[in-house]
Amino acid sequence: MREKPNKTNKVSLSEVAREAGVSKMTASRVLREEGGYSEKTRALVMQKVDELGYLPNRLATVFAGDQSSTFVGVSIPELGNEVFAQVLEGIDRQLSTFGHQSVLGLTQHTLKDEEDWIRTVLSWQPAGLILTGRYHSPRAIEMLKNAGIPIVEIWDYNSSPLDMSVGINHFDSGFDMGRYLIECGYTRIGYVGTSHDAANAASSRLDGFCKAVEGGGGLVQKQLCLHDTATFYPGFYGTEQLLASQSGIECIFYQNDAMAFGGMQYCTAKGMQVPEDIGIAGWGDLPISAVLKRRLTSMHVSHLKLGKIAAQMMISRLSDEPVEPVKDIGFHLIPGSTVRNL
Amino acid sequence: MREKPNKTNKVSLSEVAREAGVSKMTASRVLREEGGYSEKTRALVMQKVDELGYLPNRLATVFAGDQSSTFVGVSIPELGNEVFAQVLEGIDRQLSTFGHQSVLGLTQHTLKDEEDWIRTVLSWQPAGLILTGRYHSPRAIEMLKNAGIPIVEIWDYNSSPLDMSVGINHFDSGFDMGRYLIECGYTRIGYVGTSHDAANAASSRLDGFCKAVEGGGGLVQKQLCLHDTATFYPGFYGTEQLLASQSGIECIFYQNDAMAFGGMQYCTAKGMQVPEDIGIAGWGDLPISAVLKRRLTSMHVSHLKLGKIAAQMMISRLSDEPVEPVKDIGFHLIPGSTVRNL
DNA sequence: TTGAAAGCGATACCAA
DNA sequence: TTGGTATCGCTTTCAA
Repeated sequence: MREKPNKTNKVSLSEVAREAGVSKMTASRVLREEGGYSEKTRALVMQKVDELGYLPNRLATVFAGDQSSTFVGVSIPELGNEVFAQVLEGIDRQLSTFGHQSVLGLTQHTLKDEEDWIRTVLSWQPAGLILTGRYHSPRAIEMLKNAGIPIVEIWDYNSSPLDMSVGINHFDSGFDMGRYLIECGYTRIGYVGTSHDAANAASSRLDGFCKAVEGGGGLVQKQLCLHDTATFYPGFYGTEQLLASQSGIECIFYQNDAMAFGGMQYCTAKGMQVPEDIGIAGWGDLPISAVLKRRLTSMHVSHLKLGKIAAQMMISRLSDEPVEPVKDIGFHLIPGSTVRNL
Repeated sequence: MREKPNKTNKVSLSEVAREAGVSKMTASRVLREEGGYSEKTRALVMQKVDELGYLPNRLATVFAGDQSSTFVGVSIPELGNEVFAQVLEGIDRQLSTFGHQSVLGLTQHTLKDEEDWIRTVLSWQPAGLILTGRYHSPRAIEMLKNAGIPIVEIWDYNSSPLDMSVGINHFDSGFDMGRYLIECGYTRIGYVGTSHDAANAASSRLDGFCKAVEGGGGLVQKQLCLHDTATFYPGFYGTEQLLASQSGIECIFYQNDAMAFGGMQYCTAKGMQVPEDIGIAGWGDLPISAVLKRRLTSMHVSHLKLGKIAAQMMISRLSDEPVEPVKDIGFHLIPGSTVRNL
């Protein structure tokens, strides 16, 4: 039975050095390919590394060297919403290409969860943080400012970010959708979404939407499904509630595509024709829309690209390259065929 | 300008202690709520913690205490596939409830990417690892065995896991689908999937499927879209290729629901009626299916639950609670209405 | 080209 | 109830 070399029972750098008959420092230099050692030494050290199956302890490296770590904290509201799953995929693919790792935080859209996660993740000395949304609790903001690491706020376009930001202008995207529906000849328009207890991207979209509709002589009737997630089923019963409480609704705009699909299902199940009897518009343009028989009227955003750009901003900043701190990646309207087009 | 207290420019425990006029140890005890200090001391230390905005450095804690970190490495093939996004959501929700963080690794279904990620993530001294799939490279297996930390392999039911495992028997799920289609009276059946260069869950499903179909007197015609992801569009053109190269196909089974939706779109675009002219079956039962007019014949798996159970196994093991090391969470067939039912 | 010693920020252990 | 000292694994710094 081999004697326990240390508490952790893992192979350490000193062990490798001892076996190779060199000092820790020499072994360390070889492993970092720093130069300043003979080829013979290098070969010897690497041989022992292989033999012993040595894996460096990056915790110690970061700790000792006052370098920042290679991991980046990434907060995302939820993954049940495909949109955010794609954003995360874009972020992680780009980060990992450059040797970084994502430490995930699912905030479930609450500032308190975000704050708690920020506190925890900061204690692990991350290289940087990527956060969804522009709103944070006061204590979170204080911690973020003190952390002294790069921060990218994504999703909402944000002209005065904590540090850097990439996203779209949600107000404008809602406005454009509102104007489009007005142009299509609708005036009595419904909105179905989830509760917006805090200011967030969806509520900005709704604000923009209302402004356009009301400015165009229309009326918006809102139906918020309190305390529910923005998925199919709330779209279904939110529509039921909306149509029960209001008559004469000609068209419904939903917080996102998933809710819109749920709503469309309710309408067709009740014998209404889309778009003849009622118009349906979503937001986000889920990939599946492209292969359904009737394309959903929606707003397209390149989620994967958004994630990649956010990660790239982080990487550039970490490499001290110049970075444009604020970026708007835009959106475009998908006319689809679920609203009638005059 | 305040003098730089240390290299990192962050507030350290010694600083808090100095300000409070106590020793590091006392401050440490207060912060860990270990007991063994007066209320007066506690209040004083906590006051300074607040004033200085002290955040502990968990790196140092792990390092000093020879505890493992609260990180759990989680490898997932991709997030573009909703199924895996849901699994990850289940994992992270459960882990974070118990104070753990997920360090993400997207392997894009390649063993090499998984191996590289394992090497990196192990260097962060994670508390444990959750890996998708039962197949790993030889070097990966060696590292995993040496790591001496809990490992949960998910997705494939695996009666002899490296450590623990939770998933379903993919062969059986394919078999059940094959038998069902035979029972529905189909004999000339197509399969559309992506390339299965390595053994994986999808190829197990196909094996089971073929066994059932051929055992039932049917024939399976395979169409693999090489080197593509299992999403809508490959489903679309894979179907085109299949139907062009073979006549008389009565029903098509797809690697997953996304491909099935793509295939169904191709069929209806070509004027075929589903299920009158051709049957369509998917796998995975995407949430959206439940709200489409015509429910897709598919196989249901509780992805979120799978993730939660995997995380719970990890947590139990980390708390030294007894754990059943292997778990089969099962599946059930959704008859749907995209295959004709005799 | 190589090595010895100090130190990163916390905790364990022992002493007071 | 409190504090001093050694220590974790590695890198930085300085000396040889």
